[in-house]
Amino acid sequence: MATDTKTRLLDAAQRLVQTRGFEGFSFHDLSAEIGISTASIHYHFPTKRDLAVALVKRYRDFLHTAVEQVISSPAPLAAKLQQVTGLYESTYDAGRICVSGALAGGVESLPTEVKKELKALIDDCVASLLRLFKRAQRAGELRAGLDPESCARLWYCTLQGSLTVARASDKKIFTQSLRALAALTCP
Amino acid sequence: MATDTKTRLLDAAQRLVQTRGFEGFSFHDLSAEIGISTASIHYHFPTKRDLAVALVKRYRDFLHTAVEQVISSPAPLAAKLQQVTGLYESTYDAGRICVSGALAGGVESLPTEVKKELKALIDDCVASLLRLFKRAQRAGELRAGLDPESCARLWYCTLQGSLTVARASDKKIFTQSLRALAALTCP
DNA sequence: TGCAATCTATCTAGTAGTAGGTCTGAATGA
DNA sequence: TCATTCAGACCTACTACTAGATAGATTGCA
Repeated sequence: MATDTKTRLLDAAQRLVQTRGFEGFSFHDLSAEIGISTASIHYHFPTKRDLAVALVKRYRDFLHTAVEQVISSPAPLAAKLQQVTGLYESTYDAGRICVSGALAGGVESLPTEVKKELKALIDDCVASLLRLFKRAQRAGELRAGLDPESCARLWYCTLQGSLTVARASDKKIFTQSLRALAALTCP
Repeated sequence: MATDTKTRLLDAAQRLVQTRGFEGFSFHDLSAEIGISTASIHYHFPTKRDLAVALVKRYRDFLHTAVEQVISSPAPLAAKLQQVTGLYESTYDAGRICVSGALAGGVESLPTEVKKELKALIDDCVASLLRLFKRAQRAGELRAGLDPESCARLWYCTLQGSLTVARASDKKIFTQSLRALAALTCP
């Protein structure tokens, strides 16, 4: 077997969440995709909630690693912002939106544990961006008058929003928004 | 009867969409809230798709009117942007997110007609913002180097994104993001 | 080493409950 | 009188989830 079943389940579930949302996919969908019965899925993840929690945790690790790698490079701020944008653009090109955007769209119908993990995912990503902008400010790469905290939050929301909106409208809305924001962020 | 059943159904469905998403509510939920049987709902809206299409159309009218009213006033750009932001902030305070954000979170599981209406909603709102920024540019109220089109898209995505993210995290992420964007937009 | 015990990962077949939707007919009110 | 509005009973398909069993691999130990 190429990869273990648990991983393949998480991969498939993540793709489904990123295209249809939490309520938009069923164990039957997973069963059809992976090739094991719906009952067998419960062997690996007792409930759908457990599956979602594992999925968000894993996605948080993935995003954390990816963003940290970008911000730890010696590149100038503008280049780093373009790399982060590229991370989200590749999600668009894969026909998906960010896990946090997909789940936040119907936040009230999520199990409590999943909501908690979702908030942790958001806070973690914003924290990474905050470090990026703090360093940039010290290096004089941040436009005067901008504080790093607002900047981190603004960037996260815009990345999130433009990716989600673009999937429902067209890609131009993503690229144009992010290019404009980048121009406003750097002096 | 205070208002007719069709309107009450749309009101309830809209609230449910704005908190749980399209797949997150059922005819049973509506039945419980309105006080008529699920079968009777089908009298007013033959299918869930019809209900969703009507809901998005009505929301588009609502948003169009609200935004147009703001941008047609003689106030300076900064004040207008604050008013538009207030429109979204009141949605947050009602415990909801924007209909477009809620639907876009699971766009692949939407019926085709609903997807079409969703795109129309987005495009219409961006078009209104575009008129706002074009006028502002002519009046010299737009920061130099900013083009109205990018600006309209950026604002829509950020409003959308920060409202959705704030509902899953906390309100501060909304207020801070929008304040920062407003400061960057006006010279 | 041989063999029994146990574990892993899966199956078939089912549960109760809910989904959206249909049909028939009874009130209601202009 | 007659269209509007709704309810009751129903349907089929699907939901997450469970029970019980099985084939094969791994382990413990005499």
